Amino acid sequence: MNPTSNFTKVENRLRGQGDSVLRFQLLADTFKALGDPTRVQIVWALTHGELCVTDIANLLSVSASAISHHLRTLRNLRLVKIRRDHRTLFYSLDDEHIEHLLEEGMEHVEDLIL
Amino acid sequence: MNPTSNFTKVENRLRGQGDSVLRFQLLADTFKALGDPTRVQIVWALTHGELCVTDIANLLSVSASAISHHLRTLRNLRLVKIRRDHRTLFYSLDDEHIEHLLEEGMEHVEDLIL
DNA sequence: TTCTCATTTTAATAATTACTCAGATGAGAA
DNA sequence: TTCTCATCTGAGTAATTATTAAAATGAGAA
Repeated sequence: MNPTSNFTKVENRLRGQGDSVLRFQLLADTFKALGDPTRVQIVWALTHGELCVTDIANLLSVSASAISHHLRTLRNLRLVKIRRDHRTLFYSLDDEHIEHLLEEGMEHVEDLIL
Repeated sequence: MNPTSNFTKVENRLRGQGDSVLRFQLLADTFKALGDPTRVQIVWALTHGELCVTDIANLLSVSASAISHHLRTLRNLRLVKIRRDHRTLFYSLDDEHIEHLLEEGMEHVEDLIL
């Protein structure tokens, strides 16, 4: 092989990262969790405040079971967290990075549409 | 149904969006494109500058064919663009939002690991 | 022309995934 | 206790997807 100009630069930074494999895997998992129309709408809805499962289901016209499944994958990656109030569970975004991710992604999409 | 506090707030904003379905679909597609360990590493490598297919393949120890497939999905969503130089194609990030997405995502991952 | 190289394409297979349905929790009200 | 309500779980299926291998471009060198 005959590497082009940027090859060694990137190669060195790849070696520099210690447990980069784990980080890239988690990063991909995070993006994959947002890579579904229903889930990204769940997250978008939660940027306006906490919501319970049935409300999300009614908002998006999806069964509560499906929403529950999606919330589990979101929770596994700590994108959302839970607060319990009597019988109902209120879901909300886990940290501020999630909202920023949506905003940045939306800006890219707006560029796509124009 | 008996909606909880934030329900109507989100419901009204959902109606407000005109072609929100298309936007959410494109947003999910964008995240899904980044939701693969190989692809997210390709994008990460490209934050350091343009690279050709064989260099990316050698960097990530993945076949050139697989890299080509991944680059196609990234290109379909305009996450990367192409520059041709003689026989080789140089890929680079299409706009600045892509790099910001990676950075924001990485910050979330760092919080996960700690 | 022929040969080589970089990249793409197509087809096939294996793995993953979203959704639905039915049943199971689990907490509070009657 | 029984009943209802909110949510979760598990299995099953259909659809999507990542990867590989092999063949096909397509441009430049000999």
